[in-house]
Amino acid sequence: MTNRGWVTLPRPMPHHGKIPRPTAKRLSLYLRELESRIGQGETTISSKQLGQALGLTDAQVRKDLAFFGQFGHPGIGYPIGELIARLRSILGTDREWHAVVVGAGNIGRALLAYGRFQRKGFRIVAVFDDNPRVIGSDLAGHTVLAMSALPALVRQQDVKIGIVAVPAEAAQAVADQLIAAGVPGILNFAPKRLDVKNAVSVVSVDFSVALEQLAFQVSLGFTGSLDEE
Amino acid sequence: MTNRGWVTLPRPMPHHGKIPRPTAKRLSLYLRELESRIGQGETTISSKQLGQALGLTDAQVRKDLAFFGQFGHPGIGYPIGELIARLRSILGTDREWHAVVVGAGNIGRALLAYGRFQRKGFRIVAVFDDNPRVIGSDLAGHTVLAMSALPALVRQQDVKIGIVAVPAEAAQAVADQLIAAGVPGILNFAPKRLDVKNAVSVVSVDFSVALEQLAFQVSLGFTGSLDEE
DNA sequence: CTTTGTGAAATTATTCACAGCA
DNA sequence: TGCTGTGAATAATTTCACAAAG
Repeated sequence: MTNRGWVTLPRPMPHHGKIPRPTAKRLSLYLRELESRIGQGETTISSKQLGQALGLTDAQVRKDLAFFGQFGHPGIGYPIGELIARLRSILGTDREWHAVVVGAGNIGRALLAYGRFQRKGFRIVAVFDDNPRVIGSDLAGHTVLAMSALPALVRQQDVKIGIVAVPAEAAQAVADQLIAAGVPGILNFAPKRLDVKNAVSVVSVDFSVALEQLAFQVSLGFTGSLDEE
Repeated sequence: MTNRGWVTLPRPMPHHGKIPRPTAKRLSLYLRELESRIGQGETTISSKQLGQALGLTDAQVRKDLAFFGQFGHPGIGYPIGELIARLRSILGTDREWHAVVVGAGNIGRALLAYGRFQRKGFRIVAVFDDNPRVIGSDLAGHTVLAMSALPALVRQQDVKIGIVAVPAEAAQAVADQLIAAGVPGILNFAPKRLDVKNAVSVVSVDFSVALEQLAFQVSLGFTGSLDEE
């Protein structure tokens, strides 16, 4: 059974053992909004302001932030800079993560061109494919490598993230190879659930699912946003 | 306040007024698994099998499916074909949806090349951009149009989905133009919450958020999947 | 014996509401 | 006054567990 509901924080985090899953998902959203505001020169923010920007209640914001320390100031709000530093440290984006892309097709190509990865601390260090016609070709500055080169590269470059950008039929096999090579995190773009036997972390991004959710809402005439929860 | 928690089904759906939001999100996953199985020649499936494939309990699957009719057979399971037809009808993917892409950059390009959209019943009928240097150029068979042409095209082609594939700074303005043009659904790829004043439906896909979730889990040593709920 | 459909119970998440600080 | 932090209350969701059906 997949671990659900709670996420355990490592020891060095002061007296905050567990974070509910929905909270964990909102952390990125808080960070995004805070980064945008500090860029505008703002230095503090209240739970109400932050909630408003994200479509959440102020109480929700406070509860979420309370999970990892209390450094809001009554009557003032939260110091944006500190909050950003803390969120980055919790989310792990204060470190640099080496990633590999498997699959030199459309999605792989788009990911390599997508500058935002670098800015968030993720560095794509290699691209793999198992199609002999693609291996050796150049993709946005990377020579496409054969899958057989994966384990050595993962070891040498300390790769932590494997991005699965292959068709659904090949996705499970690729995931198995990534796991075998020792990659602890998988970002899955294939429209297929990956069975990772609880050995690694997986997050999936599926356009078709997103599109279906949207079609569903539109056909119901439902209005509002289904993305911030 | 954004509508949350319930989604109201239209009249012709027999005695099933409301579906909880988490259920609505799982519908796409059920459909995907069922389509894969019918392709293998299977004709029925039990809640236990379906749950196992998706990392859910059998009770959860049964509760979800019970929301839109009861056509499982005790001792047998659910007829896959019927279930697929019903899910497609509920999700709206038994119709064809016309979509436009706004933003002729990397993401826009990748979406046009991504064949899966067509297969799911979504047809991209036009691509827009506001950069004069891009307008008029060809993108995967589409001549990139100026934003000023949006309202007329939306009307003529009965466009139901607008795909926002522009940088965060431009996203809100693009959303406003789509809403003004009468597009009822927005798929947002910009890393920014869109304020749509409850006028339309929005679903967001954010790579950075996904990556941060993954980094978070990996740094916690959390294993398992955070995508099927 | 298997599997559905579903109330009832348990769990999880959100909102309320207010004491206390700036 | 404005705002945080947090128990208590409420609401939403999942799981249990079992009667009824194939």
